[in-house]
Amino acid sequence: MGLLDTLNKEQRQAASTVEGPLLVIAGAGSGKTRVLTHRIAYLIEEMGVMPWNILAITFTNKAAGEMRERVDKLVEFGAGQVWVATFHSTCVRILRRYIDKIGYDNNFTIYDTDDQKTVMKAVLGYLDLDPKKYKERALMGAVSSAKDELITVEQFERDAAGDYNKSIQAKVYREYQDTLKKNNALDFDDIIVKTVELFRKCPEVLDSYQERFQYIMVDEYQDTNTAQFELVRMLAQKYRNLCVVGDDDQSIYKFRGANIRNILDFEKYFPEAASIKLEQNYRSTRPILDAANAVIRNNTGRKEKALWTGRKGGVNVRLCQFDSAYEEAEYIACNIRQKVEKEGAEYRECAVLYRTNAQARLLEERMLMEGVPYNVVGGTNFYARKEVKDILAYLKTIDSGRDDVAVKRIINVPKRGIGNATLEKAEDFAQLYGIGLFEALERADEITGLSRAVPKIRPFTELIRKLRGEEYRGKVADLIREVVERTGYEEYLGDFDEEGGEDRIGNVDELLTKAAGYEESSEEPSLTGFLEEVALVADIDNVDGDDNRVLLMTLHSAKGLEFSNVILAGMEDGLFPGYMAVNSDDISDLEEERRLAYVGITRAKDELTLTCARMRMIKGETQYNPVSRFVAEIPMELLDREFGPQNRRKGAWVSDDSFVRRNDFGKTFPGDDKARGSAEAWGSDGANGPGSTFGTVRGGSGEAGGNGGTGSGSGMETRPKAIIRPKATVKADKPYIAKGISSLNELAGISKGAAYKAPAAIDYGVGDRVFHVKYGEGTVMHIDREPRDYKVTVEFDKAGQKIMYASFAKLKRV
DNA sequence: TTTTACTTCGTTTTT
DNA sequence: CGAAGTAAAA
Repeated sequence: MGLLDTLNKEQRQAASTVEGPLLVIAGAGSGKTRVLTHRIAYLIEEMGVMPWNILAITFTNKAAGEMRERVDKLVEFGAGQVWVATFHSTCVRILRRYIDKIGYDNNFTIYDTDDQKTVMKAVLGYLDLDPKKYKERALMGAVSSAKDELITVEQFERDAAGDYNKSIQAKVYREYQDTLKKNNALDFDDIIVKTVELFRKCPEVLDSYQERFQYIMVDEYQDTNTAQFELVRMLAQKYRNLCVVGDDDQSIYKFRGANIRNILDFEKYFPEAASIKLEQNYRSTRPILDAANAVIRNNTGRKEKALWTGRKGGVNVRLCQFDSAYEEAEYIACNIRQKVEKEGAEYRECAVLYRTNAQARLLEERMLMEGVPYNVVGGTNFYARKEVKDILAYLKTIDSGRDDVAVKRIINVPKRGIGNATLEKAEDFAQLYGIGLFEALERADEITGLSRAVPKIRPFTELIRKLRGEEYRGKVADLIREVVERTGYEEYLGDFDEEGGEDRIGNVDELLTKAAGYEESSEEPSLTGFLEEVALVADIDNVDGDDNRVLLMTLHSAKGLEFSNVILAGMEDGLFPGYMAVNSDDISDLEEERRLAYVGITRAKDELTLTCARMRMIKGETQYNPVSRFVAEIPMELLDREFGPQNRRKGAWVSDDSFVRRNDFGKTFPGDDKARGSAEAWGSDGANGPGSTFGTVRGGSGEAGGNGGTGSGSGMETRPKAIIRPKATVKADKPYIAKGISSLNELAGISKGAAYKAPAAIDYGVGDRVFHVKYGEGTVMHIDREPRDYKVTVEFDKAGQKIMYASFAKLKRV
């Protein structure tokens, strides 16, 4: 059987064990996707399983896409019938069909974090809770984790009995959920939870899916939460052909409800389960792998495994410490450029990984200055940008009209002179009659005290009604164009664009492109379908390996990827591991950070560089943090300290005796004693200067910071409460970068955003007569060339002078 | 109703 | 340091 010939023994076993539950512990780079795809192929080609009886679940669309592609290549016929999708899109597809059985409309909308926040704010107002005392963020967290654990409102209320705080949360939970229901909306958690609810309430629906999905595979299983586990368990219950693949050492989504017990206890839930370990790594060199192993070894309660590689040679892990984060960024940018220019590396083979998104800014600035092409992954999701969300809110309103959050968002955007007073009256009316906000607005003339606002409201409701017309069905791009056009959205944005520098118009333009792309790729394009697709994409999904750029992203985003050259930036205690984890009294928080470090290290194929800075601005204050404890967990013989030439030239390099002076954490941090051995190798304490100060520098009085001498290493279990917010701030001495660069785009010229496209050609010039759909004929007065578009000034015969963007205006020469 | 100036507060991490 | 929210003014 040739199909599995290219696999090693364990992989082959995993791919061919198809009956019954199977747990595959797949170490980093051990070829798990290979196993999964071959397993699917094996099921179809060797076992005669029908492709549509196979379900493969991933976490990101990107992973799903890649898997689909690889299955396509592997399987001769029918690969397209295999259901490969993310948890969320799988559930949405099911719910679109059956959610009416549990009391929602099938054209429900999906709320993102931003919408959730809006709802939560409204809930706080409604329940008359002091927003100072009850942070919506915290409450959202409480609600979300309840859902992750499949705890219903009723259950939550029962559990809360007697606990004041909990019962407040229970009230909030109930109100929040009611609001969502009223808006016919689901949040991300609901998508899973409601599917489970559906299956529980409608056995016949569950049964039909059990029949459909006779062979189930779950990727990244270590990141599943309780709700997702339950979902999978129910689906697999009948045939029990469930294969889960994951790596407990790469479980990094606890904050999102991931339950590491799902993978650690899999054999408890499925006693008859077979279990296979994949330990051969095909990705990294020895030193990198050894470093990864050395770090992760310090975690407790993991499934013991040791990665090994057949690869020969390899260079040590590089470690560079800098005085400031600016120098760190400079080094990184120069280092990469040098690699490309002198060593023939490719930008696309390099990635800079960091703990927090905030770190991206500095790196980005430097990349621009050094002319290194890059892409930042993550941060604010494209679809979360204001202008994009505005347009989407219009689309949502056109699509369903039951989503009050969307209506509220756009009712006065662009400005229509409809303010709070008007809105409140309309809302009261809506509540009184039990109708949606939009319907209330349509009946504005019935609302007492609104007569004056009616003429302002009318154009809005008319517009929506018109765009709901049959002729726009499925024409998403046209709809967007119409919305932009008829609301004067481009002019509205134009005002912002003048000073801001953020290319908002460009973003709207890009949304238009995405809509057009959707219409093309979808079999039966619909507005609902587009909104759904858009709601469920992550930033990482759009990463395109084809463009030759350095990738900047968080460690979380990097999971599942690999690069020849990896730089882990900001290896500092307090940053990575983050201060939350450092100060937590729950060891598992620190262990999660360590897993993150493990993920980061194992992304590297050939070269790994760790960098850190002694001084760094965080939230407007300068912090002096020691080198990350994870660095100290890497044996010395695997590390090379290195300084780039730029460093030397600028006098930025650090003299040997102040270099990487570690404090003796080992002893003072409970539960972390294993780290100690190697930490001591870094030499004892006693250095001078800020670099050796533990934690944050505190200006002024040294009450808690008085522990400065820190690592005396004596047996005292005095863990300094150091890494907490200092009150006073030490100003950084002059930043490297003149603050004069008004926007990154300006500097970028070419390198911002993936899709830099030249503006489409226009066939008219200054002085020409042109025709516009809405304004009629006019004369072109002026044309400004902008990076993404032409800005055209037209003197219309009837409508007067207008400034518009060529791509939207669709002017025709007459 | 809209704009502006001032205060407060925070970030891990994201489907 | 910024974003975001609030109070006050226009």
